[in-house]
Amino acid sequence: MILSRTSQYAVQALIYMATQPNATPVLNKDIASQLGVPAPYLAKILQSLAKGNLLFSFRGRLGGFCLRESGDKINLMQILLLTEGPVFTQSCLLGLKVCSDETACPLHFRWIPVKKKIMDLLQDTTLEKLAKAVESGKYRLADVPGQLFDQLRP
Amino acid sequence: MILSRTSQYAVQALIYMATQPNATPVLNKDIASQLGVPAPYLAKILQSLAKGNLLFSFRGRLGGFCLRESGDKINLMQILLLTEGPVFTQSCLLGLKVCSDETACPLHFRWIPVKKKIMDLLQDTTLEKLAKAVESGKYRLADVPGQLFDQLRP
DNA sequence: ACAATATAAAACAATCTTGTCTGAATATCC
DNA sequence: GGATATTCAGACAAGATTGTTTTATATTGT
Repeated sequence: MILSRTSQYAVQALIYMATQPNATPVLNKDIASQLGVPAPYLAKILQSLAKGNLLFSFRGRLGGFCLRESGDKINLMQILLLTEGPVFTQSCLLGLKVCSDETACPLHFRWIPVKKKIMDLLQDTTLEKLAKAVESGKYRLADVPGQLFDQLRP
Repeated sequence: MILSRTSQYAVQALIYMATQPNATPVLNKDIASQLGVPAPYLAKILQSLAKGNLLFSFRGRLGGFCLRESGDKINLMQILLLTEGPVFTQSCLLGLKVCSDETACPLHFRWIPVKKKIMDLLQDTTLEKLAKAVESGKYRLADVPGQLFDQLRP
C-alpha cells in the first residue's frame, strides 16, 4: 500500500546512512546486510538516488555512498519524488488522468484534505528526525535487527 | 499511488452501478464502455466482487450484475478489502512485516494519525454519496465522459 | 600490479494488466 | 419444447512493469 518496494528500501537506506558518521562513505554492502535487503537491488536504488543528487558516490577503495546534505535538510518528499516519480504528488485516487478542482472525480474534494495530511507528513519528516529515533533504540529500521547479523559474523 | 488499477476500476464500476436503477442488472460491457476500461479485465474484477458478496450476478439473457445492497450500505473500505486484501489496513509505511506500537518503525507514530484519516475517509464514503455526486453532473467518473460514447452509437 | 569498490548491463523471475477463447446458464421467440 | 441469442464463468496466455539476481567493466587507493 502507498509506497513501492523501491521507495521503502530507499527510505530505509537513507535513514540508516543518516545514523552513520557523515565523514566516511557507507558501503552498499553494509547497508544491505543491516537492513536485510538484496544488495544488488539496493545498489541500483542508491545509484538512482546519486543521479538525483541526493547522494555522493565514490568508486574504488575507500569508496561508498554519502548523503549530499546533512539529514536535517532532506525530507521524505524529496526521496519519494525520485523513487515514485513526479506523478506522486498529483495523482487522483480513482486514477483519472485529469482530476483538478475544475474537472473533478466524485472523490476529489474528500480526498484533498487527506492527501494534504500525507504530503505534510512527508514534507515535515526529515532524515535527521528519523535517524535520531532509530539511535534512541526505541525504533527498528528492519524486520531482523542488524545486531543479529553482527553477532553471526566471525 | 495508494490504489492498484484493479481497485480503481472496481470503485469506478460500483459507483456507476449505484447511479443506475437497482432493479435491472447492469452489463459488464456497458460499464466498461462507459468508463473506458478494458471489458475482459473488468469482468474478472466484477466476478471477484460477486464472490466477495458485494454483487449479484445473473447469467443468460437479461443477465448482468446488481449491487447486493443499496449504495448507502456499501462504503469504500468494504470494496478495497476485497481488491487490495486484508493487509490493506495493517501495513507499515516502510514495509516492515511487524510494526506495532510495541515494535515500531521510526515512522510508526507519525503515520498512525494520517492513516486514521485515510481509513476514516474510506469508511465514511458510501457508494450512494459518490453516486449522487456523479448524478449531479458536477463530477466525472472517467477520463472520457460516457455521453460521448452514447452520441457515437447508431 | 593488485585488491577493493562503484557502475553498468543483462538475465531472470514475479506480478499486474489486458486480451482471447470456450463453455455454461438463462430468457425469449418460434 | 427446442432453437437461438445473450450473458456470465473460467482457463489460458500475451504483454508490460517491477523486482531480483548475476555477470562483467571501470575506477581508485595501496
